Amino acid sequence: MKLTKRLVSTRAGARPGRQATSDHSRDRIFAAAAREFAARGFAATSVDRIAAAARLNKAMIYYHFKSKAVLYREVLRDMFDAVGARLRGAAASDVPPADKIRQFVEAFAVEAEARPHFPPMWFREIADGGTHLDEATFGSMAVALKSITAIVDEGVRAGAFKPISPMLLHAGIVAPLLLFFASVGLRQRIERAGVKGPAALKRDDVVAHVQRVAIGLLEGRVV
Amino acid sequence: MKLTKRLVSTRAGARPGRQATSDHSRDRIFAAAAREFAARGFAATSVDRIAAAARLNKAMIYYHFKSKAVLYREVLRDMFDAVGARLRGAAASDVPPADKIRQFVEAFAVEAEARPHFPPMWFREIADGGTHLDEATFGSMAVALKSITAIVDEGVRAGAFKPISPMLLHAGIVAPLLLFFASVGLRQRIERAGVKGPAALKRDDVVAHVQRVAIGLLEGRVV
DNA sequence: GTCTATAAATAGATAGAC
DNA sequence: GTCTATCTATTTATAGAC
Repeated sequence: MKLTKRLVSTRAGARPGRQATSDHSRDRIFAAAAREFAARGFAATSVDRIAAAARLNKAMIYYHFKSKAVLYREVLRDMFDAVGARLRGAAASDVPPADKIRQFVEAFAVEAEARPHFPPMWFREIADGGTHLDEATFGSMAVALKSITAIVDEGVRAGAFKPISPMLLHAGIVAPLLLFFASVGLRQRIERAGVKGPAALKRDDVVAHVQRVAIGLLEGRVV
Repeated sequence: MKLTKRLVSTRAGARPGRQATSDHSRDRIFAAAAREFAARGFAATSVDRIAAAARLNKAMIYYHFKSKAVLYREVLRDMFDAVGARLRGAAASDVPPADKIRQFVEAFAVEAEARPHFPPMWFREIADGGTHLDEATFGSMAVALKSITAIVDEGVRAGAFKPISPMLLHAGIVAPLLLFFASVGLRQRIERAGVKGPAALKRDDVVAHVQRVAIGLLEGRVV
């Protein structure tokens, strides 16, 4: 569990000169918090529960983080930074626009697998209406939209794409991916309740499908 | 604020012979609870807050509902029942398969507008992995998928549709719609933070876009 | 760095007057 | 039906020993 811990912790006022053992317990807390916050949400997750999941006691959490709210925001920021960086990378790579779209979709999936807490936490923040987010985080959250807009513009200038709405394209890409990754647990439960289909859905099929729809749209085959 | 209250309340053990005034306060509580649960989630919403939003006191909530959890489940059930009924209606109407798809998308949007708490609450339940839902609710939640499957099958038999995966089609329809309606507040905030686009997205454009993509897919124009 | 014990605040639920 | 006051459990956060 590597994450962008070091980057985040220096930024959020952690102790720079601490030992390896501390880092270890800090990592365990961070990882446990990400899992629990994703599964239950901020309010429903008690500090005691995070401590138990990290196989530590509550006091250790307050030793590493100022408060539950700060811990939550650090998990959020790590996530938005990492996702933003990867998506930006896909949009900035040196390939034709259509391949950039494909890379964007793949990058989103890769990130959702590296940080399984990301899709559910993103869902929760959307439902919250961004009430607890600062302006900087809005910027990180908007990277997906900006990257897609840049790719569309480039493709249109090159004559490869029709000028479709970046917002609609964004919704058609990001929403199905978020839903697929955020709903792993629910789909298994629904399948166990007797509904055929949900649990069998495969990651690669979803990625390929979203890529095809996006390209089809951009190349004017859907209309 | 009508909702399917009567249907729900009889089912969940309310008092059948109560007066009009009671119905009124019960309705206010139900509506306030739906708003607050949608905006903050179950754990973050205190009973006091619901009472204040309903302009009543806490004791009145326990007069009408056995517990906070029961109140939450009634809001959920009302929502799943209503959405399920409307989607089933779209799938069962007497029009060609392609129009059924269009009606399905429109019905989803109409329901999201009649019950603005539905998209955010659905998002939260997905993130929760359906941990607090019973098997009956899984069934209601799966109505969307079943309806889409039925429409696809009918279209394929009639030779109008390609046999594409109902799960992928479902994701491509439901996910963008849920995201659009659940993100009203967030999109306004992001726009105010300086990102152009999110707040200007129009309901009719989203509906039309999702309809076109779905039909394009089913008629084999995307590939 | 890590722990146990505890203070202080909050929130779900009920009692009982009107 | 509606209210105020309160009981009780939970939870955030800290104190202080090791």
